[in-house]
Amino acid sequence: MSHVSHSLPRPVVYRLPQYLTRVRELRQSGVEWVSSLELARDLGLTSSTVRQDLSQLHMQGVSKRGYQVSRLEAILAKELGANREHCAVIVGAGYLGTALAAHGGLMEQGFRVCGIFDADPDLVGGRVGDLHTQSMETLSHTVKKHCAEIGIIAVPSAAAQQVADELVAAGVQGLLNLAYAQVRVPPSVALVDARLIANLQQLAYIIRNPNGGTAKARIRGKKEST
Amino acid sequence: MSHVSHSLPRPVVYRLPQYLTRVRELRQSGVEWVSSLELARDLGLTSSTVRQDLSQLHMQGVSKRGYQVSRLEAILAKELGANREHCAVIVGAGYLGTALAAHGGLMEQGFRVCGIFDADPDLVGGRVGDLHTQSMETLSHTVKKHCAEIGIIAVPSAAAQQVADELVAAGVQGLLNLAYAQVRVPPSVALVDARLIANLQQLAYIIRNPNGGTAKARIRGKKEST
DNA sequence: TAGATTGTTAATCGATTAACAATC
DNA sequence: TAGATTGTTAATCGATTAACAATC
Repeated sequence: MSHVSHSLPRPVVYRLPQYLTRVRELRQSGVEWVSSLELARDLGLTSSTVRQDLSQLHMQGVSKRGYQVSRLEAILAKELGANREHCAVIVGAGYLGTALAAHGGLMEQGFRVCGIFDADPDLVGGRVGDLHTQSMETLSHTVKKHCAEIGIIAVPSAAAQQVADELVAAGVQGLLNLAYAQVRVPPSVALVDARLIANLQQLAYIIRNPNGGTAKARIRGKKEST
Repeated sequence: MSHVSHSLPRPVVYRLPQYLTRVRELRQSGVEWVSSLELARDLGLTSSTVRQDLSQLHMQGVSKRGYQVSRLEAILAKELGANREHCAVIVGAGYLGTALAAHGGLMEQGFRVCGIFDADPDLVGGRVGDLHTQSMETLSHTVKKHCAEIGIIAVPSAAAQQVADELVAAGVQGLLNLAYAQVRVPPSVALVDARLIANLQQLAYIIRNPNGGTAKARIRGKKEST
């Protein structure tokens, strides 16, 4: 019944899925205990960071043995809500939107796509997996009917901000933005950017300027390597 | 001919595409000058951060007027390499891989997909845009022929690490990882994660724990709003 | 001129890392 | 027991913000 009282710092939240994927791998390969040092090596962190993070989750370890994999997985899954199902709508039935709707991985991790929408009348009615593309007029109704929490923006840059506004008006609580454009949302709405082209630009920059950024990046993979 | 001597801190690199998209919008709508305060408001930053960042790019402003939009755009584009063309290969010809290959936005921003690959023989030879899916055996040859700098991982989790290794072996200098799985690369190779499902998990966490994270996130959009 | 805005220094804030006593 | 590993405190590091003189 351990309960994390107050919300975790962003960098920790960012690492939670990393811990979870690794810990699942460990469990699947039959490993029962894992030390902070091992986790750190696997994820490119320091053992100190791992212990701090897990301590914030009230995950208790055992001297000389480390952390119990099954318990750690349970705590991480609970914290990330990986147990319950999340309902999402996708706006944009282009390549990216349909790819996501059809992506089996979403469902596997508890994200159910309960609607896909497009402003283009030619696309409306088209089949996407076991959904049909709906017109934007039906967005609000569908969000409410399914209590969709998450809106995914998969439209061209030019339309991104307007779609964000419509999703917010429809009542979703958080947005995943896949468009190149920056969008703004009211402070009450959560926003996570997965702006692929911006990511490519960052990557191109880092390639051209190696050794870049933080000391962390520079040293990555060298420290603590036993 | 201003030249940024040494590589910028990660957080700044992360903001560069944001500045660039906004500045392009401004130029397109005919705006000639923009102040640090305006940019800050548009992007949810403080004017102080904007001035610090632009100062690191050696972008000089003018008292009382701010920064010249056209000049700023040129400097940002140059710094991000948005002028030159970058060559990328995609591994994984599933929904996501083909969606990216067909995505016009990549080309628009200077990223040319010069090959798409899949381990599944049934997919090899299939048409994707104006490319044909190639077998993994041809990866290394294609990377070398086109001097591809970037490898995009668009395969299921289970295959992600191996694909990462193959891309590195083939000689790409940076990876964009779209798979849910964590991948590790040697320090000489750049890595940017766009792990969509992990992003959705983070989003779900933030939704359930509002006000979360950093003070910045909490205040976002409130400060400096005149 | 008066007022707005830059560029930069100094202060603050927060995250990461080091260090080490406690523990199994 | 001896040694490894946790949990936590303190130190370091780096990024953000505040403040303000310089400037147009």
